[in-house]
This record gives sequence, C-alpha cells and structure tokens, in this order.
Amino acid sequence: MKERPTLEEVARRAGVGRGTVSRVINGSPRASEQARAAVNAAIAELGYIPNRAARSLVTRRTDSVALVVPESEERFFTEPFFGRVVRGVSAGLRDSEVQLLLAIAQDRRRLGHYLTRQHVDGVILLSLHGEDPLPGELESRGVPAVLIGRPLTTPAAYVDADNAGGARLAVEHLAASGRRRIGILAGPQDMAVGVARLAGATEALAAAGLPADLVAYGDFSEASGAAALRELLDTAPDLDAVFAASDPMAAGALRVLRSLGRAVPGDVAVAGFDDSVIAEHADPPLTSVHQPVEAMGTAAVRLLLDRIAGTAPDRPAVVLDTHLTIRQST
Amino acid sequence: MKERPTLEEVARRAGVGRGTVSRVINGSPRASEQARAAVNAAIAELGYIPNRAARSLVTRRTDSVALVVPESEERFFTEPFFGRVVRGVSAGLRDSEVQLLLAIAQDRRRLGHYLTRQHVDGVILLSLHGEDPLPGELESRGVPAVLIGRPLTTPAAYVDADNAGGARLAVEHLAASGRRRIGILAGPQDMAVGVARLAGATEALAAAGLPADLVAYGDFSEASGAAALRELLDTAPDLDAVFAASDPMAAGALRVLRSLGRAVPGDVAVAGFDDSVIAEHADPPLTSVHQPVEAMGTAAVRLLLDRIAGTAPDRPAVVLDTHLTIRQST
DNA sequence: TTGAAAGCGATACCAG
DNA sequence: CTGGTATCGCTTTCAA
Repeated sequence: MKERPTLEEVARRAGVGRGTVSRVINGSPRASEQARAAVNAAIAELGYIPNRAARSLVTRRTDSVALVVPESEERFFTEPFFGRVVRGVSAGLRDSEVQLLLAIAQDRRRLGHYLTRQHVDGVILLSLHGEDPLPGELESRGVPAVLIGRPLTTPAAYVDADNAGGARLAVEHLAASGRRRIGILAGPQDMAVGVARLAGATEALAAAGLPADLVAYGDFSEASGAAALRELLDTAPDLDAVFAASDPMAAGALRVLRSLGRAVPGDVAVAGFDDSVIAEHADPPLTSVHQPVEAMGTAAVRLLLDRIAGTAPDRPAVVLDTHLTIRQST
Repeated sequence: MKERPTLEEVARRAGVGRGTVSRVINGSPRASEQARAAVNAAIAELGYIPNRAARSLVTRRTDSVALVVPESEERFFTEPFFGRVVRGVSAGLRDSEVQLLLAIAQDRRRLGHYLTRQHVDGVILLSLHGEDPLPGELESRGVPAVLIGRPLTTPAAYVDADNAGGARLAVEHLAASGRRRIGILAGPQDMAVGVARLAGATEALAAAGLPADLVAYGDFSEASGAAALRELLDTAPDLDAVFAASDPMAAGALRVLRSLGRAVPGDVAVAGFDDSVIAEHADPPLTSVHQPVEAMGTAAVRLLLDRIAGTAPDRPAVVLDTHLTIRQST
C-alpha cells in the first residue's frame, strides 16, 4: 500500500517550484514548454494524483454534484427510468472531473441542511411532483439546481421530455390508421406530465377533427388504467382506440379488453407512454411513446455545469423530443 | 448567500479553544459537560457545518464510498435491479455521514486509477460476471471492496441472494402442485447466477424423485427463453411445467406456449426468477422467485463499513434468502 | 480537561 | 515565466 506522492515531491523530482507544478496541472498558459515537460514526466514517473480534499479546501469548490431523489417516490427505484437518468447524468460527467453524489432524500430538512456550497457545486433534482420547495431553497443559498421533469408551477431550471408532443404523436398515429372513437386514459392532473400528455392528446384529436369527449383519469397505475377504460366503455361501447398516459395504464386497458373478448388491435388499438419493459413484453407488445431519458440526464448535467460556470441563462429550460415506438397493439 | 461559519468562530462564540470544539463534535469523552453544552449551543446558534474537505485532508479519510457499475452492462440500467440496489445502499448509509459516490465505469483502467484511498474509503461493485479483476486490484492497494453478486471463481467479499435456494423453492412449488414433466430454462453457465439457479432447480427435481433431463440453456433474454422452450418441447411434448432462470425467459416461454395454444397454467405451469415488473404484468402474471435486492444493497454497505473499520473478517460472504411470489401462472 | 501550535496538500498571490 | 509564502478549516499532538 504505497503512499501517494504529493505535489511537493513532484516539484522536487522535476526540479521546479510548487507553483510551476500547480500551473502545469491546471493547464495554465503561464508555463514554459520546458517546465511543462519536466513536470509531466515527474507526474507520470511518480504516479501522482492530486488530493481533492486539499484542492477543494482552497478553491472552495467541491467538484461534485448531487443527484437528489425523493426516497418516498418508490416508482423511481422500481422503474427503469431512474437507472437511465443516472446513466445519462453519469455520461454527461464523463470528461469533467466532476463526481456524482447520490442523495436519496429521506428527510427533506436534513437534506436541505446538507446541500450547501460547502458540499456540492450544484444539484440535479429528480422530481415527479411539481411543488418542490427544495430547488428554490437551494438557489436562494447560491446552490445551482436543475430539475429533471418540469415543475408544475414553481419556476426553475429544468430538463424535460416533450410530453405533449409525444402524446400528440401517439394520437395522430391512431387517427391516421383510421380510428375514429379514440379514448384517452389520462394521468393525474396535479402533475405536469399528466397535464401535458392530456393536452397533447386533446390537441391531436382536435387537429384530426375528432371529439375529445372520451377522457377518463387515473394515477398512472395498471389498476387505474383498467378502471378508466371500463368507465369509457360504459359511455362509448363503440370505442376503437385508446391512448394511455403510461404503459401500466395501457397494460390495464389490455387486460380489460382481453377479458371482454375485444381483439387488439383488431377491435381496439392501444398506445401507451414510456416505451418501457412493460410495453415491450405486453401481449400484444404495445406501441408507446419513447422518451430520451438518458439524454435528459446528460442535458441536465450540461445545464448544471453551465450554471455553475455562470455561462447559462438564469432559468433555462431544455425540452427534448420524443418519438413513437410502433409495435403490434396499433 | 451567507458564508458558513468555521470551527474557529464556534470556538470563539462558545468561549473555548478549537481543540475543545473538535472534541465535542467528534464525541470524544475528554470534554466536560459544561464545555459540551457551550459548544453545542454555539453550533446550533451559528448553524455550523464542518468542512468535509478540511477534515478529510487531515484524517486521510474521505467519508465516501463508491458504487461501481460497469457501463457496458446495459441491463443494469434498464432493469429495476439497479435502482433497488442503489436504494438499499443508500439506506445503509443513512445514519453514517458517509457519502455515496456513483462511478459508472466507462474505462476500467481509468477507474482503477481513480479508486484510491485518496478518493474513496471503500468500493461496492455491482458485477454480473464473475471474472472481474478490479476487486483484487483494489484490495491489493488497500481499498476494501465488496461485490454484489457472487463472483464465479475469484475470491472476494460479497453479498448475494440465495439463487440456488430460490430455484429450489420454485421447482418444489411446481412439483408440489403435481407437475411431473418439469423443464428447466437455464441461464448462461459462465455466470455464478446461472450456475446456482440451475443447481438449485436440479436439486429440487432430485428431491422430488423427478428426472432432470429437460434442461435447455439461454442468456436470460426473452428470445433465448422462447428458443429454449421450443427445444424442450421437441424432445418432450408432454412437458407440464417450466422453471425459467429469469423473468424474461419465462415471458418468452409464455409467448411460445400461447402460440401453440397450450393453456397456462392449465396445460403447462410457468415460474420465473426475479419477481420483476415483467412477471407482474405478464399474461397470466408469473409466479417468480423474489430477491431481496434492497437488503442486499444494505448488507453490502454494512459489510463494507465494517471492513473499512477493520471489524469484519477478511473475506466474508453474506447470502440472503429469497422467497416465492405466487401468481396465476402456476 | 484544556488551549496553543503544528501540520494535512493543494492554490494563489507576490515580488523577482 | 518563476519560486516562495500565506492560507484554506480541520484534527491532533503536547504541555499545562
């Protein structure tokens, strides 16, 4: 377990002063080629690695950002969404010397206490519900924050998928394939995603000259999707297509249709949202709106790093395109 | 953006020396009740938070552990497994002041370079394949490592689910419900999980006095499960149950059975492994072996923290129980 | 039990 | 362009 060399030893080995070594390491232009070469040689030879703690102590930067996830949102952990975001965030950090800290927020108070400039340079917040006071608190303490998922009302920097656009794509696809009685299984309207997906679907119906009279609400769960579809079938037995605001809701719809003996897509076409493993393994496999989750994570870090560097607008938003993955259910 | 107070200011406010403040903060017994009270009051009043960098600089500990995930294993990110592990690890760290660093390993060399005592106190490694040289490298450099998932051959500290036991449970369940021609859709035999699940299944067959002649192999994927089942049906058209080493494989089997018009569970019972969202949403919902993934994460940190503290055996292993979630497919 | 003083390893400013 | 020096905020002797 050999001890790591310090900057001072590098300086001695290279026959230069500590200042010079530091300049070379941090890519300062004020260093002669000669010095640069000597220092780099010494670094390579000694296997020198700068001590983050020491650096952080004087620069007052931590070179780390936190990804904060509310512990209460069990969905995050049992759905692939979380992993994909993490992967995207990590990819965005790849070439940047910045570390990713994971903060699963058990206790909001304690977390707010912890997330200071002393510990992180910035924060990415994974939030489902729009009404989180945390980003505001952070910003007011000088800690840049970026949300993944648009907040419902609170203004903040965020990255999101084009949920409305995705819903539009799906409904357009249903209409284009000749469906005329298209039902919408909408998500909860106290979340931005729920609102946006319904809005997009409604728009597409209007554009196709179809009525938007068949709307029922759920909470994104399978059971709620099943219930919502039953509700729609009560008023419109002639329904020939369904757009669900989530894949589990679509799966619930499939279940109901099967139990009723209605063929999919023969009698009723079904489209979901998220292009998740559920869509892929459903019977029949579900046409579903695909979100670029990894890209959202990457965009979020990029935005955050820009904000930390002070080179980003104060409250920027990035909205990424979705596309439709077409499978056998439509 | 108020500046955080330093320890020195706390000392001044409390009317004691810096040494005393430090002792109180770190719970040293060598501090009078009086001093303790004064210091704590000052800390509360000033909102003091110790500076990790400064502390780390002198203690030579980082108070952080890394969770390392091979980037190449796309499975990790698109399956809930990853999120659940993260959640468990995070829960294990909850009361410990230790931070969780996420390292998605793009480049093994660079990562090995990075993971020194200077940056982390220890490492948790999420590895699918058994042949990872990283843990060994780390240990030899004095960085404690704990694997999640038993390595195939390399000796190392690890936490794992009782894969063999889980497979045994599933096959026992099939046999107990009167099935006599039970096929095994095994996973790849170059992974410890694949080996263990097949071993457990075989054991259970033997214990039930049934032959273990119906075994076909796959790679855990849906397609491979479908292919493997077709293979078994060729030689044993009278097959009346299948145990698959993964849920996707089981889903593949369901698909084949459906296309052949065989009823599940009427004609053939099907059991999977992982109790994933796929099992839950399959048609019919799959009986599947449940692994305590969160608990594995928690156990892994606990083990790691013990090793860091030097209070754990040198190469300990923790194996956690699985259970069977029974659904309609059996 | 306590305070004072000496570092931990880096950066940043300074004069040269 | 360069080397020395002060400094970041904390822990840890050491002497009192």
